[in-house]
Amino acid sequence: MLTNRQLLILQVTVDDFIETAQPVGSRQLSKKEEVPFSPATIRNDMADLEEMGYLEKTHTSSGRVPSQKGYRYYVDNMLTPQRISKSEIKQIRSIFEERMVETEQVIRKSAAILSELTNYTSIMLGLDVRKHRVKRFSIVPLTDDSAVAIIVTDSGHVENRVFSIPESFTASDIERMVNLINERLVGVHLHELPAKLEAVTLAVLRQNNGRLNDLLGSLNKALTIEHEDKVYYGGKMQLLNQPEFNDVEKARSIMYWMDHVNQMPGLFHLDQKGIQIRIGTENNHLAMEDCSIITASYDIGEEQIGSIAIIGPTRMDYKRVVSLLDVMSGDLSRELSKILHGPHG
Amino acid sequence: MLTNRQLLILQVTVDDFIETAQPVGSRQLSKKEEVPFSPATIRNDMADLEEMGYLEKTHTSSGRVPSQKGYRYYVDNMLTPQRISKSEIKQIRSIFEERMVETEQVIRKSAAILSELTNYTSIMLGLDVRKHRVKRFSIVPLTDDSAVAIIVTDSGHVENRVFSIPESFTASDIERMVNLINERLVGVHLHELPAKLEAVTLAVLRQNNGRLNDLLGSLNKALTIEHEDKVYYGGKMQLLNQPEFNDVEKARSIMYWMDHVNQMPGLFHLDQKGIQIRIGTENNHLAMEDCSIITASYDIGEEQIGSIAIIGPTRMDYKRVVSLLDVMSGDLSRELSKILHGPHG
DNA sequence: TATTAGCACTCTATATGAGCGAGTGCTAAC
DNA sequence: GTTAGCACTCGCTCATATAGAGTGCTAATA
Repeated sequence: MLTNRQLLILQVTVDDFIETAQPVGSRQLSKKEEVPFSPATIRNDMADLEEMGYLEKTHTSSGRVPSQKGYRYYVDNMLTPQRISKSEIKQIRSIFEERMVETEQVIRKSAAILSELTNYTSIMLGLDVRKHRVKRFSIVPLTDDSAVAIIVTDSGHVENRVFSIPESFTASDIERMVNLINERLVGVHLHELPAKLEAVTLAVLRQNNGRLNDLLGSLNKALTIEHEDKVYYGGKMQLLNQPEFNDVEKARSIMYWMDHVNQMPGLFHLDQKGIQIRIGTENNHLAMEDCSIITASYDIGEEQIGSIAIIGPTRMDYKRVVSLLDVMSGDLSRELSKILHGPHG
Repeated sequence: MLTNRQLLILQVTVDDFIETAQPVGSRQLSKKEEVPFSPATIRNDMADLEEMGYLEKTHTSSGRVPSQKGYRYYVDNMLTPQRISKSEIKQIRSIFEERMVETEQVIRKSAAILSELTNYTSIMLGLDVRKHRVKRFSIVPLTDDSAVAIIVTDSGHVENRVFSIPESFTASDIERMVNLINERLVGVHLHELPAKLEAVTLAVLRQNNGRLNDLLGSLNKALTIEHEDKVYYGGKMQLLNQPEFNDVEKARSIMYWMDHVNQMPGLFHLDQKGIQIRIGTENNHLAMEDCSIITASYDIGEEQIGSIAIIGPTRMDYKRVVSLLDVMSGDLSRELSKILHGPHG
């Protein structure tokens, strides 16, 4: 559909705008050596590109700016991966040099470095807690009628909840229950725990029947772990450095968005592998309509999938970010697997 | 030093500016019925007040604005407590109606309501974890050479850290150690734990001597709990609604401050009781020079002190905020004590 | 003597218009 | 098919004019 020259002009226009944040005009383009055409020729092609929806004008006599469709086309067809310099790769690898034992630590540091290398805001989604498996369960009584339930998962993560205990239960009842769980429910996914808990305990603790339901109810309620992803940011304020957000209204709505993403359902599609790019309104959120989010998934072992993302203006440096995320997600998969499955596994 | 009329004018000026955010002029003031003087008279007094440093002009022919010294005087001498309406008190009490068992929950909800009632940003400092006491200690092995240490405190809080175990230690070594701690170190403050740990275990686990130091070292490092206060916000973005922050630079530095307060040492003086007001530069931080922070302490039992605070523009409604914080801190002291010491204690 | 009216002055905010520059679209020439 | 040329449009900047709010000072007033 597009002529070669139009392709060239679209690409150079997007590249230039990404770099300068200024609408790009025909004269300016014709000065570049990659574009050996006169301004008039360029104008004609730009007019065509505008008609087809790839470019836009901010006002009648301004230069052109890529439209969302333009970015989409650029991203889908013109993304030549950029080489990441050795020093940058070294910087990424440095995350894993000091032996760290906690995934959270690794994730935090990754977020920081990613943001430093891109000058955009980075987001790391913590692993979905519900996919972890029970390794050890225990209950510690607090007062006469309340206790805290503690679950250690295979990944070393610890979840804890306070719940209330009906009066008729004694310490030894509780102990029996804990033993039961440790015998039978190790290896169960956290999100399955409440259901299984009921099945297992009902069969055995029958004698306390009347009150058992109360206990189970209260415990299940406490143990029901919402799908509340933990979100780590790196360079949260970086976005505000971009000229497109020099406006308090926009700044606020973005900040607000960031503080509340984890409460918004389905903003990240964790189930998709590889690198995804969502541009402007593709993010399905008003606050994000001037932003693009590039997400890369990494996996740990076989099933657990985590995500890292960079959020920047639609005018972000896609080439570079995609390449960086690629390196980073590979390294993360490798290193987190090591941590979780031990140096020998 | 100040004549009665000057006092009146200062007060009315501050009140008016708090309300309107506009510099207040003499003519405007003379229209109010509390001020039965002509503009000329008011001008004279205002000029005096300016000379003494209580008022400022934004430019030569503008109205006056309270200076930091002016606010300070106002706050120290003119703060008549405001009556809190019954419906508002009811709203505050609603926090404690549904029986909540976790202090964190209570604190979160308090933050939200406080911000809603004031239209400013609220900050709740979580209790200083280091002052909690050990209730139960346990260690769960993760891999061959790492394990997670879990401490439940008397308040129901759970701390956990991953640490590494030298190879020569067996499961039963670890078990002995855990038992030892649960026998001897229950009731110890969290911040004293590392020191005491060493004293207790050295005496008993002597046989494993060479490696014990490694284990203790790694465990102590993990258990050393920094003074890192947990900070909960309510209405984090409220501040950006204030006209004085309609500027991305300021907005950013405030957001940044909020995200990093807990890493800045000594910004809250937890040891002081009662209500404190810090105005502008009294906060000792550039980002806060247009803000005031009003802090109220509450206590739980006898020694633990927590803080709630409201952060708003220096032009904030001191009367109202002070009164609200007063009610809130009282209620919090009462209710949190109940939770922590149980319904019968 | 303390207060007030009056007046000249200052500064901001807002609107208006001119001039410049960058850019466009169209047409005619190459 | 490409380019040169030209008229036109729009935004930006700068200067100027004007209105309005407020001040400081002086002289009149109670």
